[in-house]
Amino acid sequence: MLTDTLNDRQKEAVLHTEGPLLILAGAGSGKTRVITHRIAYLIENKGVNPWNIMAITFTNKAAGEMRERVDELVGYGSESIWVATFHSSCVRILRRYIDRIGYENSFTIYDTDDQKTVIKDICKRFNIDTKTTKERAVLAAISAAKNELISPEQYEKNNKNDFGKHNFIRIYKEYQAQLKKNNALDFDDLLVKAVELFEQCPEVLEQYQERFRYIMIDEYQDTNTVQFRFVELLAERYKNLCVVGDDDQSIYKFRGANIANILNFEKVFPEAKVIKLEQNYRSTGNILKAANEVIRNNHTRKAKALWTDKGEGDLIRLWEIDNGYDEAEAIAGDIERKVRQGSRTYSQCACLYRTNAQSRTLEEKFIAKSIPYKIVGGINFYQRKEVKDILAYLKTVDNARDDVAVKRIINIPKRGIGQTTINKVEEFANAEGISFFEALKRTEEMKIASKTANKIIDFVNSIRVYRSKLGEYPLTDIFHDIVDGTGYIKELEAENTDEAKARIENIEELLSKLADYQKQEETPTLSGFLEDVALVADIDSMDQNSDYVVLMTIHSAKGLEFPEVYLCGMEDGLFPSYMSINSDDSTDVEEERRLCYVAITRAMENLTMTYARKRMVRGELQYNSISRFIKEIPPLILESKTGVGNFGDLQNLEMKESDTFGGNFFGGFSSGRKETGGRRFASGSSAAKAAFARNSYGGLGGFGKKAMTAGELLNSGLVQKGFAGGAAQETAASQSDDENSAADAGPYGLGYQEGDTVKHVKFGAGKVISVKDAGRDFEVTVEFENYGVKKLFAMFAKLKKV
DNA sequence: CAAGCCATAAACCTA
DNA sequence: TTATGGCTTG
Repeated sequence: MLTDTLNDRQKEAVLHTEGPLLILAGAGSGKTRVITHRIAYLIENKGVNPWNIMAITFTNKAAGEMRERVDELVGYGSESIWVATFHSSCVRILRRYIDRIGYENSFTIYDTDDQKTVIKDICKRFNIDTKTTKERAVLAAISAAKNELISPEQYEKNNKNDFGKHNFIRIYKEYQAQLKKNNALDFDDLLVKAVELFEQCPEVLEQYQERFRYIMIDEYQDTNTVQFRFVELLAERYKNLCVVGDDDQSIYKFRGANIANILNFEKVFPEAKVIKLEQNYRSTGNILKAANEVIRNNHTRKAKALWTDKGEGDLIRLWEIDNGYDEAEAIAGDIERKVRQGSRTYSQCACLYRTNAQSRTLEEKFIAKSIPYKIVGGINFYQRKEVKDILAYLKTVDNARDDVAVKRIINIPKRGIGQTTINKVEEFANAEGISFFEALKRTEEMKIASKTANKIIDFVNSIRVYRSKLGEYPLTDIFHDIVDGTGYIKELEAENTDEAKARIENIEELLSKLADYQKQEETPTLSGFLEDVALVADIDSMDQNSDYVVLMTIHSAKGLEFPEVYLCGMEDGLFPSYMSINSDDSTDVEEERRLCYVAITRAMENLTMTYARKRMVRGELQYNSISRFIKEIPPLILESKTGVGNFGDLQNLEMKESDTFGGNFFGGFSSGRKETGGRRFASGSSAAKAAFARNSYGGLGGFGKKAMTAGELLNSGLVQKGFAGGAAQETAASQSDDENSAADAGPYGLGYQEGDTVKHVKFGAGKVISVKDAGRDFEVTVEFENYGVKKLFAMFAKLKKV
């Protein structure tokens, strides 16, 4: 029998096929099994035609996994089940019927670049300065409006008195008109126009209602308003709508997710049946108890309580630690010991934190102890563009002998010094045998236009000004001078996007590091600081070893599970964040609490929570109190330790091995690690070219991932390998030529070579005339049948061998 | 007005 | 990496 392997609640959910059904699936309660079994049951036992079943997920990946599992379980006819994401469903529908609402069915879909082009064009026509009105901010506002089904006209009405939004209103209107004119839809339009189609053409809606008699939605707590409307319309007729989700795991409010969709399900569908899946197959009793006790403090939620028949398990460890460094030290030390004792492998351990910037101290300790680690869904701290930029400034101020650093920042932020000028300066420097920066000081001796020369003089002078403070003022003052004086922070603030905010946070984290250094050293110097940083920044942290600890934000961890979880930074102000504590909206703290719930329920066997009495934030020492969430956990299931770190018993063993601790926090550095630094890209650069990926920065991933073990995570491609995207380009630039070319002897990874016939998306078929290694990319010359000879870059022109 | 130089786009299909 | 448009300046 199909349902034999299910528990009673799960069985009930599978058997309830008619009418609206809300399955509240707690963390680790086996919801994917329920969805797939329910589909199988509909077909095999209820005689439902697979053609009449629709299953919606958020990501293509989730859809693919669902498809796979359904295919396994359902025999004949499984291929005619509609398993798709919201967006792909809408595309399919619109391709058939969008002509009914005034578009052509051959509409094109605009990506972010296309969107930006349109916005840029509009700003130009409207004489709107794109320095103050950033395209990205406009796009974000338009996207937010569309997610809430707010038309340009409605948007205007809503914001009539808000002068700050005046430009947004004009642009949104014109943008939408432009898209229409171009017969184009952006990503959000796919949903919006599908809803519009259904609302304006009852006969089309009816047809799809007839087809999709049984609808299932996964991760329902993540749906936004327009997605909800889409589903509501489709299910209106037969009302066989089954939504699966967990209101307690709704953590994407900032991206438009509307928790009301799941909370008010029974209001919209009064006859709805609600089934709670509360048996958890992942965690021990104590972990579940902690999760339950925390989440029950939320008022806007559906009451439920996870349970397990696994037994209580170990107590939850709670460490009070003196400061952020000791926190990282304690966690790294604990993992090190467990692995040495053989009770854990690295990959069974995960460190979770609230903000990306917190990864820095952890990384440093992991490197110091030679513990292999990977950052998931982000880039290593010292590889981030903004961190490298500021460090380059500091290096330049310090001695300006590092030509790479000077060249990096000479035009950052943009000050009108371009490649031509840089080439000239470089030539001059080589001829004179002086450094790049020394050459900059002698602009008058080069043939450089006076306009550009003035900009160079300005730049050199500003560096001089920063430098003049060395020794006189605290290093942190100079740091502030740089980020303020160059306008670096200002530029990011103007961007006003989540990404820009994260970048600012990282710069503040670097400032904290500097402040900490300044405090610890008797005679702090900029050179000394940069040396300290170099020890951790330039190290080869990419172990070929596949066994590593993962570090990630809690958002990234959703859907994953680990035997050993460390949850750090459990302090009011950090988690929950200041923003949420001070917010007028009391549900902001509730969202943080849900985040805490997600974090706790990632742990299978052991959970350790840590908080620091003091912590360097934005260069200032903060004394935060213990997180309110911890106070919500019964002390009975906690095993508390105070003073972990310097004097705690946990560290005693480690301390005896090294008496340098306290003065020098890189005390445990092993010399063996240094040797690996040079071969960083030996196997990487070609792979990096082939694996070029855009926008790899700072993604808060975690859309509808199924529970994955560490091993699966490894193979899933979610783990940052350190070579993707911008990071690879930046770091490759600082490598010597011979190192690159040695690994790039042939264009392997391209899949074609000279003489092959290839196909291009736009230009069609052509013959490869030559393949040249052009530094970071391959330059491919192709003779196209209809477009003539073209030189293309392998990274961009995804050529395929025919 | 022409020369010189800077800034940017090129491709995929983010959920 | 390169072609192109746009901006600045002599």
